[in-house]
Amino acid sequence: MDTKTLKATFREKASKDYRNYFAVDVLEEHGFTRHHCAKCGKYFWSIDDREVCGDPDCEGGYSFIGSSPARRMDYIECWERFSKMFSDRDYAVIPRYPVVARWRDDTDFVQASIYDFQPHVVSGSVAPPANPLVVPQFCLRFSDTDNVGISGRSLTGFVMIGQHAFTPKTAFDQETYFRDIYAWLTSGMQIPTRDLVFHEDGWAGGGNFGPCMEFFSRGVELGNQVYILYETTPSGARELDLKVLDMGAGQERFTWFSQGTPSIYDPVFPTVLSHIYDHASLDIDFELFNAFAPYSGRLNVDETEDMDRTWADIAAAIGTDVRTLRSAVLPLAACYSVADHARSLLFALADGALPSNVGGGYNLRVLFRRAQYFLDTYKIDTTLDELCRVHAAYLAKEFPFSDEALDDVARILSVEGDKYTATKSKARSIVRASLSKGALTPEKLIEMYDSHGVTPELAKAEGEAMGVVVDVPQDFYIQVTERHEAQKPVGHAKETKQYDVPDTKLLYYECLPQESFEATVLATDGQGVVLDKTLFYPEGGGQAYDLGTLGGLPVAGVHKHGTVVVHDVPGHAFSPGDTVAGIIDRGRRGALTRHHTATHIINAAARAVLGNHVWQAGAEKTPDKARLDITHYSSLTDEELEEIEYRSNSFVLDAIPVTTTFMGRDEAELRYGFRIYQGGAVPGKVLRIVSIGDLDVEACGGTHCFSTSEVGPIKILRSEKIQDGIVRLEYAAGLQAIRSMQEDARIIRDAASTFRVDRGQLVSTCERFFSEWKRRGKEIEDLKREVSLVKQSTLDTRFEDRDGVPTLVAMVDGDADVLRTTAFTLAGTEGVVVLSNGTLLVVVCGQGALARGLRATEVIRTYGKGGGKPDFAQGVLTGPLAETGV
RNA sequence: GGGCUGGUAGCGCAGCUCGGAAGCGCGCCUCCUUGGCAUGGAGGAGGCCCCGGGUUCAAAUCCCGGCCAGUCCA
Repeated sequence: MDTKTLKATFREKASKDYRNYFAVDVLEEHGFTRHHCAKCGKYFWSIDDREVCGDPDCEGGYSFIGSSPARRMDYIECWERFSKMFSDRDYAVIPRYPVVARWRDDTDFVQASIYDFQPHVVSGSVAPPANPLVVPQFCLRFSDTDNVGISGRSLTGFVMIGQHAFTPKTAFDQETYFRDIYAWLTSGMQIPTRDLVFHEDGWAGGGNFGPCMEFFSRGVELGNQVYILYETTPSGARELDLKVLDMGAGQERFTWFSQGTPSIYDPVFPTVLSHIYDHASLDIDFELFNAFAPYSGRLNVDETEDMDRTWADIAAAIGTDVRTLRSAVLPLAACYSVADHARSLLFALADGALPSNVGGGYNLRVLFRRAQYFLDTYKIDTTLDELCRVHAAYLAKEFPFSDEALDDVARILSVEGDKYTATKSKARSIVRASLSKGALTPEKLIEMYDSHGVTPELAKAEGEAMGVVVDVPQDFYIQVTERHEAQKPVGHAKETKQYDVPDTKLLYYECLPQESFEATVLATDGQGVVLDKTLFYPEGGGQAYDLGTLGGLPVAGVHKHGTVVVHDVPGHAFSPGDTVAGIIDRGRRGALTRHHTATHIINAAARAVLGNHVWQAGAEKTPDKARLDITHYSSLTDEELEEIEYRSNSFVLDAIPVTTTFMGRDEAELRYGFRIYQGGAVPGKVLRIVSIGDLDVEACGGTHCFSTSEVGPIKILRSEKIQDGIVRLEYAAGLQAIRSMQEDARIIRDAASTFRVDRGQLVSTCERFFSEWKRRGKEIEDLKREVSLVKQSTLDTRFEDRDGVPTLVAMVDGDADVLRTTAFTLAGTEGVVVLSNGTLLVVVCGQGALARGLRATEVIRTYGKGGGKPDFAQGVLTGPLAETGV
């Protein structure tokens, strides 16, 4: 059963037995009665008798604009009041989580407050940070980007106020949770009860489901309280051991509703918008915009089929023409978009995300370019950096941003701005080149957009500048989408074998320096051997597996299947119950261990040198070398690499202790923050925390040195940008670093001895040799030309007349260049010249010969194979050349 | 993660369909014009046509593989 059907089925069930599923007592206590919506068929609760529920579709739009029934609140005040009220009601108020969801591997950005607690808290494997709690969670959603500014309520970034509880099934107190949100609506926001409507609904997601209660006022949904009570199993629905309250409501919605302004943006971004208005010379017709506002919801890019038609309808409805309406709405919509996008970028970049051409970073690039386009188009004289700072100042009480974070944001924005400028000027020259060849077809326009980011607006503007009209198809973006629809990615899931044995005890954590152990065989599976405990490190966390012997036989590989370690021992004959002795290869383990600790050191050094936006984006440690991929916005300069290498080695010399401790996920996050998730999402409720003093703290399962001094020298081997926003560093530590240095030294020594100079003179000698080599190349060219001159003088007497055409057929020493030049000069304007050096063959026909119908391409075939143009052909000699003349 | 486009002189690009002498503009160097500069004129230097295979007498050009960059979409 899919999510949608599950939700609908459950809604039906819950509505039949609604007393069991909803906090009906609270509603009845306050005089609410149950009704059936004549339009959508849902059940809802209200004070008055109503025909339809409070959904905007059923009620026919918003009716709070200009006359809000609630107490007026400003944006920050909204959270202050909400958190105060819930704190008084025994909810813990916790700070927001980063909007970059590094603790999850299924999403780039947090899209709802419950994301903070998925999957481990919701599944019950990890304790929540507090219970119950409220959190102001900044979220990003990009699906509605095109509607921002236009629809009056769309945002890419918003704060979802979350009210959450995670309790055993017996302690789940749905009535109290509902009472609390009810109190917020009626006494916090002071919405009269007559203006409130509650919907009964069902919710389903991620294999779980339950009832939910949505609350509306004056045609707008204010929030939704979901009660996650059940899970789907093969044998049907099962009550969850841990029941979860998931209430989410937009801080922006609350504020907007309380002020009843035409659109959501002015109450949410007061300081930023006034900054924008101050720096733009826009003559905004607010009156016309206000008249437009109630209809704005109809301009939804995703749902509206004919946008032009809709614009015309709205213009007619408010008694104006489309041009006037658009010129009133679009500049203001641009201001709103800029404000929204700047804030989304502020949070995302401050939390360490980078704009990129792949992955979630692309969404950020789109936001940046869309915002910058509006700033340019409407000549708003400010920068995104400045706007981020104004946002940060306004948000400080609810979301403090450090000066360092703002400086990081500024740097990233500046690099991104350079990339945008470069792309735009490139796009312009592509349009110009294309236009000079002819008109732009719709196909060409789409191709230019797809391949080069040339927007139709830019093509149009560039065309105008050249005096050419560029026709952009009405359904341009739809055609772009269709072009991409045919392609679908194919994913394949990794298979994990299940072993029905107890977890393998991991000796390598407790007995690091040890190299041998004894263990009991629990199970075998072909080459695979499962023991009760092991010293062998299985492949994981980017670290290669250990090698060694088990019962005297070589171990070929070690892998982790869930909580069980499987050793590949080809040709073994062990049976369950056998006791076997294991010995690991200390040399290999030592190198891997040094490389793993070196990786954490390099990571810390890169962060120190490049900035706080640096995160690990992947890593691999082998015995010979290691590599670390970090997030960074440009390639590294040689100076930066030297600095990272230098710092890394100074951390080694500082002999900083490396400590590992196991602690609960909740405690680790609380103490160290989300920096611990460098390697990505880590499963389990207990994390192994590896700290290098206060330099670096990560959740990590690898083997590590006890002190940075054991790592030995660290040498960076190379670095490359593997994709936009990600740089790869390769390095070696310990003896492997020494080997690499020796190799470099040998290359220099060998090169110096080849040139027979001292190594100090090597570079200047190379330069001298290189320029000398090029000079000689030129000299050879000149000599060839001279040689061909000499040939001419001996050959030009040997022409013979063939049917009135002076013809020369001769063998000549020299390469293709000599042959060609000689032939051309000798042929002059009249004759035919056939030259060969024994292998190569060239034929030149002068004007006179051409006039008599001779063709070089035909002449050459009497002597060999080849072809070319009428006046010149080349190829190879296939037989002997019968020379003319002497 | 997938698609598309590009890689030719220091920089910006043409040539690639249809294989046959590696080009244009800017910049650079020398000389002339000038009291000096700007400008103008004449001449010149500067290329592993991204890399590796293949096809062919012949590849910047066609085919396959890779690398790098850009871009669009999830």
